[in-house]
Amino acid sequence: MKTPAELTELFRTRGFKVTPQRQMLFRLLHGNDVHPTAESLYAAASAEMPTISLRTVYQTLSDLESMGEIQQLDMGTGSSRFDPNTDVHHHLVCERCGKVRDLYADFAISVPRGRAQGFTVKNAEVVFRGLCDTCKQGDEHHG
Amino acid sequence: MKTPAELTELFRTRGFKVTPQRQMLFRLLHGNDVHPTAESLYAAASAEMPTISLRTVYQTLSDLESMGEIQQLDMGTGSSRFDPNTDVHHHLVCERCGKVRDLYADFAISVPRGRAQGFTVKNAEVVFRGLCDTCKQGDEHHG
DNA sequence: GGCTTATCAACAATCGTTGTTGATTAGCAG
DNA sequence: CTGCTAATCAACAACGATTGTTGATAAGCC
Ligand SMILES: [Mn+2]
Ligand SMILES: [Mn+2]
Ligand SMILES: [Zn+2]
Ligand SMILES: [Zn+2]
Repeated sequence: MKTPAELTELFRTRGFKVTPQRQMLFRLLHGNDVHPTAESLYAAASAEMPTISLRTVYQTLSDLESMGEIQQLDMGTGSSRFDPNTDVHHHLVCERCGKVRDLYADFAISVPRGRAQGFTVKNAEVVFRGLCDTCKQGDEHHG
Repeated sequence: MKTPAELTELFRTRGFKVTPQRQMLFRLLHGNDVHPTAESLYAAASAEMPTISLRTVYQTLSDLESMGEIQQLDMGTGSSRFDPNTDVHHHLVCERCGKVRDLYADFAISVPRGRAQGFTVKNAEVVFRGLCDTCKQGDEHHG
């Protein structure tokens, strides 16, 4: 993801105004690797700016996504996750608590010849599902 | 997935009654590889049994899932897909129309040593995203 | 046959998300 | 600095998918 300064430039270039709300979200997202939900970003933003609205958070995330600066992930954990990392990478997902962690690896996966069934494939993502350390420990007690 | 006859047996064994609604869903799901939504199954079921309710479809799908006879997939296409195929396999997903197709291949993917970040991984799914043939053709006209 | 479960219609409610409106604020080009 | 315009706000409504509820009716199965 671009730095807050770069995003500021980009927004100005595109005719979007650079408001304190947007700048805060630029900061909250930069280097953020926990794949936050809109709600969790709203909570973090509210701590610094109590009057910010959830609607504005959603709106800014949508703007960033359509500019290709973040990606929206649906891991089946109830709500969308927002990922400022737009590079090719994969994910570990906890089936219990919904935690999502990055996994960088080049698995060199591609659809075997003749098996694409007419699809033009753009990318391949691997999702590893299981339990995170925290949830695993909870399990051992109730084994 | 088990055959309708096997599911009938399983349901009886577990004390679930074998109703015409449930039997119809067993049939509609058996060998079904289009990853139907609850709504589409409801539509198909309604054609044969106009009085069946959407509620009953959801309920039976939920029962089958907790018995491990089908799996529920969330591909980020708005609604859940139900997959009677519980073997390890992967998917091609059309970003435009939401079509989901099976892909059988052994990619032999695993989390590289020391990178699991505390996760105990149970399985790995690969999702290939792109455009299906139908949606691809629509694109070419609007270059 | 009778107990128990399933199903039904008909709703209400949930959750995450998007739309709307009208008033207020404020970014930024000139 | 000023004015145009976009952004934000609060306060809702609405959405779509899914689940819950209720009370009545039907039907599976021992
Ligand atoms: Mn990521
Ligand atoms: Mn499948
Ligand atoms: Zn966890
Ligand atoms: Zn398509």
